[in-house]
Amino acid sequence: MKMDSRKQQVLLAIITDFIATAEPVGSRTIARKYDLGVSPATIRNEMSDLEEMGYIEQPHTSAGRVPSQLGYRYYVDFLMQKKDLTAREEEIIRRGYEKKVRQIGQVIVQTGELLSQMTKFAAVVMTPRLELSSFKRVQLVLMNPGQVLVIVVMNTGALQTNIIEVPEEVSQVDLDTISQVLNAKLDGLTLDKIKVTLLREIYYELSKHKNILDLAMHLIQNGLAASREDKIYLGGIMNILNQPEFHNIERVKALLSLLEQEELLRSLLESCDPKEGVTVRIGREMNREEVKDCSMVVANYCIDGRPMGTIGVIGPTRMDYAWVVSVVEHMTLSLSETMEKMFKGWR
Amino acid sequence: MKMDSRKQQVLLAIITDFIATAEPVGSRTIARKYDLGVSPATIRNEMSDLEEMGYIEQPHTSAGRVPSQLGYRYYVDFLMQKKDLTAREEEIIRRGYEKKVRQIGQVIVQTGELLSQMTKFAAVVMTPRLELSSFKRVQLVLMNPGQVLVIVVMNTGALQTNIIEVPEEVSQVDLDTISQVLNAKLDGLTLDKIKVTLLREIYYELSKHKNILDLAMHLIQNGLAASREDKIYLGGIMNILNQPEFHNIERVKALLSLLEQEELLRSLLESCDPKEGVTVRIGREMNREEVKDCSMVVANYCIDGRPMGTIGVIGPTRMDYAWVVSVVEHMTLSLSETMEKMFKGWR
DNA sequence: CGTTAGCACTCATTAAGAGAGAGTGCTAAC
DNA sequence: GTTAGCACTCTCTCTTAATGAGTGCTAACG
Repeated sequence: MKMDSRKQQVLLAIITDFIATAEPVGSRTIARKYDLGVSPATIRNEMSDLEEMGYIEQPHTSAGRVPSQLGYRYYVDFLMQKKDLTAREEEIIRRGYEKKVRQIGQVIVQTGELLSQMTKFAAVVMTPRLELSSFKRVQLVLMNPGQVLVIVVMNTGALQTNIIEVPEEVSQVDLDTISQVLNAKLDGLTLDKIKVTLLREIYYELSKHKNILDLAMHLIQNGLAASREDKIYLGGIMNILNQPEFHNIERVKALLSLLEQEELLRSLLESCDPKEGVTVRIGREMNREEVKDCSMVVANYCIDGRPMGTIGVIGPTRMDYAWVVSVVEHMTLSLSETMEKMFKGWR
Repeated sequence: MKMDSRKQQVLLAIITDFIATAEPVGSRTIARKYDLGVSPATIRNEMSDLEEMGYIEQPHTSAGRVPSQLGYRYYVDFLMQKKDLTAREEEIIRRGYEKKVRQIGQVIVQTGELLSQMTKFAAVVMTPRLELSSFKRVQLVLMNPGQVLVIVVMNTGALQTNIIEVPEEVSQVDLDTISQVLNAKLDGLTLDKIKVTLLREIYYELSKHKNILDLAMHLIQNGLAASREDKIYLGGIMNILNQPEFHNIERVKALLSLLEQEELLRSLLESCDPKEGVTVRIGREMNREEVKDCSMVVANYCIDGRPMGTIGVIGPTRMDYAWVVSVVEHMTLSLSETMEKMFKGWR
């Protein structure tokens, strides 16, 4: 069976209608609402073909058709055409980024809120990836005898803090010496570049201060290496409850159980190719039973052209992909822009 | 009408049974399951009285009775007796705090997870109140010309960070001078004590460095004052979906809409008297329409006997108060203990 | 040969009605 | 004051029937 232009028209009509109404679409409806110039009977024949091809399916014998996940995929790949955002929508986004904020966390939260408010789906925003951000400064604060607070500032403004234990006799002066050396040596490096050669340099540098040498190594090991996790903003869960597909509590539970587990969510987001612009994952394409009826639209935002983190939304498979893709794309650009502005010169 | 011992017994039986089954309780059931030594007819009479007094109500004519919110209140105040946790339960909590962590955030998250896992309700944990924690150290990091990262470390290990703008010509050396003075002057003070008199001292101290004086004041104003918000851990939302009362999506939405708004949640939690041990708020007592069918069991954890923050759970009014109160109480103690251990000597 | 009208057929959804069952309130007896 | 008995009420469930949307098939049409 081959896909011809009319089949495409019919499929497009079915998907468009189903996205709008959430009800199975019948041949009559298509003939009436979408002007294909043929009778319902003809459309029925086409529908029968489309069903055989796997693009649509019937909930039960005497119902209309609904798009299958394959159908949505075909739609996303070949049929859908980007909807430009309305002036009103662009305005909302613009406004969202208008307020001047300087902390990276605030921008992340703001983006997430905006995204979920606009789309009415759950929104996910990841902070810039630590592996890709570079080292800016380390501060060692002696909290107590024996306890040191390590504060690492990355060039993205991200902070990592960590409390580690050290011998009681270590003084703040020792710590300052160490941080001085570390700052000099590590400045501008990405975390994954902090490797053996470098450690040797530091070792050499500090060899005049034999007494604190071990401490410094210990610090690097435990203070820097640990907790290199990115944070994830997740919000707008309430929104998805308004979607008719989530009137079934079981589905809500399934989705929520996944969203509450940050690692799962992370792996889901990371499965998206940072190279393509906006990635759409439909239902089972995500390979997770819990979200087999959900779709995900995500994109990476960039700083200096390098993809740094992911933003996106998760909702039912029945979503207005054309529009959601546009929103996510637009937000990604706005976010990239805002971040670049924030970090101008920090690199 | 006066409450006598038998009425109490009947009320207790109704509440106990309803908590367990979520079904309206009939006179027969009580006579059979709870050994009051009287016939269903007698119990019916008592029930009729209890209904008139407002402690129980009938969903419809031929149904059993369910406790009213007033009934729950009476139960919590007079009838319920604390259930000791089982060895198994205590073990779970003990285990939860066994893993050694040093960052306050981790303890908070751990407590929240534990609380929601055990109770199967939504858990809420507030970080130690900033107003009550005292100043430990400030670090000023020059990120860029003109941009300073202010890191304030409180004695609870809580960090506040803030990026502020300063004149371009400010150097890291200037910043170090300022932080030195600030650290000396502010050490050990609570945020609300940082008042005018103190500012004058700092002013005097820094008068030798006229050029950075304004900067210092600016720093204090904007770097310290801002963002003095406590964080709230919220988790286990999925759990409450398993409660039969939340099979109605509308209720879920109502509750979630409240929980997603952090300020509302905060005001709710702060409405609880830190003096009493465990506070129970039932339904409309919370004065919020969204949670008129929910109850809240919260308590404050303490450091050095001073209430520092709040932990608690939110679930349907039909909850096993006796047990939940015990769990929350127990967790509060464990948390207080853990925190005290963490901050031993930090004060 | 593609298209279309007509029609029988399927199946979900809705409404109405009939029991069944749970539980009450009342009354009269103990 | 307590209890047994009983009529009554109301929900819940099951059945049945009617409705209607939508299909698939067939035969006719251009």
